[in-house]
Amino acid sequence: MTVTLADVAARARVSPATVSRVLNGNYPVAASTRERVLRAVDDLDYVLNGPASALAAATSDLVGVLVNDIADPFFGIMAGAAQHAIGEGAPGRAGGEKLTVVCNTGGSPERELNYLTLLQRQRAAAVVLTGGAVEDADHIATMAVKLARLADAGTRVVLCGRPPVPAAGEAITAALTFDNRGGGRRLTEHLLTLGHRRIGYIAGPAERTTTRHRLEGHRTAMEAAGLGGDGLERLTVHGRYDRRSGYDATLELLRREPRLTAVVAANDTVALGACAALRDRGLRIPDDISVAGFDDLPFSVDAVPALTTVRLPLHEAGARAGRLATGAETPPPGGVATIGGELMVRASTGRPAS
Amino acid sequence: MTVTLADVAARARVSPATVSRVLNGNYPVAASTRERVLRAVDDLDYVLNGPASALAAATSDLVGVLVNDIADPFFGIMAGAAQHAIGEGAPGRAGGEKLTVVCNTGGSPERELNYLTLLQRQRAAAVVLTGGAVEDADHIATMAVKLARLADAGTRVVLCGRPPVPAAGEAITAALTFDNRGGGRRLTEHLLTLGHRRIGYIAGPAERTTTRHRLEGHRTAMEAAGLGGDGLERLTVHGRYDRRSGYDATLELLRREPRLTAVVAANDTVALGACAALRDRGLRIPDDISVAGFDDLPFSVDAVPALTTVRLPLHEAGARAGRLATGAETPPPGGVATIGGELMVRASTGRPAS
DNA sequence: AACGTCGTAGCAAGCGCTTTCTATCGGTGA
DNA sequence: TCACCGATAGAAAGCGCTTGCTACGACGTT
Repeated sequence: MTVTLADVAARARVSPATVSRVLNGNYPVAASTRERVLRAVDDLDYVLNGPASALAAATSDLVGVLVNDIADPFFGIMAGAAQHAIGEGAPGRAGGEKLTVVCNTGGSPERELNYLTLLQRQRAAAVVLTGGAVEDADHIATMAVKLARLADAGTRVVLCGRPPVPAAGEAITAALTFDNRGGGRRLTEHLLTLGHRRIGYIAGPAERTTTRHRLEGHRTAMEAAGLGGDGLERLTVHGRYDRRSGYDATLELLRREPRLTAVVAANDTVALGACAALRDRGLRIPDDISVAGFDDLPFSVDAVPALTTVRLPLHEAGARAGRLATGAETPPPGGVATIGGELMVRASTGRPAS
Repeated sequence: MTVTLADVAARARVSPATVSRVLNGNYPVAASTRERVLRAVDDLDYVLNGPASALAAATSDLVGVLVNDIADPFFGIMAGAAQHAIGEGAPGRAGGEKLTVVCNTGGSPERELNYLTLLQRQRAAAVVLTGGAVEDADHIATMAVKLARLADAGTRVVLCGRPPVPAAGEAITAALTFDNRGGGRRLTEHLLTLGHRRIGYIAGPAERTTTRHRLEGHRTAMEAAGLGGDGLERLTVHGRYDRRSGYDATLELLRREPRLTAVVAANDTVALGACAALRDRGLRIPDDISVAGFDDLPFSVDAVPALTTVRLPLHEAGARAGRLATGAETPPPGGVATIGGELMVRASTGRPAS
């Protein structure tokens, strides 16, 4: 029924071994023989059996990219860039590219582990973990073990936009982390410089590192300006990384402090929700209140008014992660590289009215 | 080094066959034996070898989802929903879920074929193709052959938001297509009803079915209103499905017809670009000019003014495609189902000024 | 009491490919 | 002219798992 290596070999009048070698191109084969084999492959529409090949060679061409939310461009951009870089990179054993697959964890630790197991099963060549991690001691420990096991089996592990996993240093090929603290700090400093004092903060899910780091940056700036203390807690609302959450949180902030002059959102999507809520309340941006986001997703420049935010080089980061995953790029010294964000001041922030 | 089935068998004092059967749960095994095996699996941290299993069983748990652009929420939403549905669905053979992988073709026919080959190699359980297809005779023929071959090998093929492949009817398990023509027509009818006559159209890449169908819908409406003829061609500009393209095309349309009162974009992202261009030209939306999009992506309701568009139930479609891919849902009669869009009239369209 | 019949477990033959080791053959330097 | 060598090709042993078939008690039947 299906064509096998042996069929090709028969047709080309050579042994299966030779066909395999032609296909993998890592052993001298006379040009004429190669030609004959290639023609047979073509004639028969032969397609290599991946599992068989992976089994025999004890490795595969699979590269897994784990994302928290595939519908979020933040991840889509990184994953796309990584996939592209991997495709371009060192071609896989079997004359073809690597098969990059994107796995959607939905932010759930269980699914994350689950996908890692599946990838481990497939003896993946590499795994790229993107986005913030969940800060649960148990989960971190489990992850460390899992990653170590993957590394043991020869799978390269790359983190992209994610802090290094403690106690798994050995296992990780490279970690690319975003300077969320610095970005958060600069964003708030910008607002402070404009003269804002009553600044609300809409944070993401409390248990994620990204959330915490951005928030820490914000608070560092606030405290440096003598605005620390209880107010900080009162003007912080946690939610998910989506529009709805930004909308609701903004209303809550307004309830807590009607005289708010600025809102900083955990990311651009949330900021958009915040804008919608403010608008529904009849507030003008930035005249009555300023809004800032984070990430600088493509749509942010198109928002009205254009969103002030922190640009993260998602594309570059993803591409680099991809190259690290294929081994096309050598890991940074120490295995960890921090990628900075750039403050993009646009129309959604201005001086406070008062 | 790595733990194998045999190791587990030895530890549980049973034969490898029994371990396999416990793991796959499709053969009677005494409770006590099962327990013993499971404990051994746990003790040894055994992880099934995917390739070996796939090789022996001649099937795998892989499901591939092909998308044109992973950074575009249009695809992200469908892919995410499909992945979710597949995860929930019938658990795979090996006691686990299926591994859903998202492959990014970037809209390139070659990469599309390439990924299909890779998936074929892996003996994927199913393949979901999302988004519009390229209308190139050669490519269509090649695809038909490829899909037929996949189907032959037992891979389920599901199309989601994509027209059926001619000459591959047999091969395709089910096709879910969007009513792009109808949506396009209703959108333009809405504009015509408001009194618009000089309507520009920003189309996507000419070679894609989605582009053509939406455009046909638009033209049908225009012609029905007695606005056919040359003008139609003159007021149509093709571009890519991205913001930049919408921006540029809008300027071009304005050049061709300065008295334009409405712009219909190929999708929401393009519409956003159009809005930006109009704004930069000092035109107010919808007072001076109306803008409409397509898809109703999450950010569209947040645009200012909120975008009038055609809502496509991307989430539902993706989920259904996922269920079809796992066999959890029976294909619609004839294998083809058309999914309608809903006109969402919002603030970006209004009566023309004149 | 002898004999089917379940319910379980093991045997062993692959699945299709890679790779080590060995065989072969046409040169080549002495 | 001959032993030797490099370049190729083949033989065969797995890689780790699944599964059809067989084996074997313990029961329930007649």
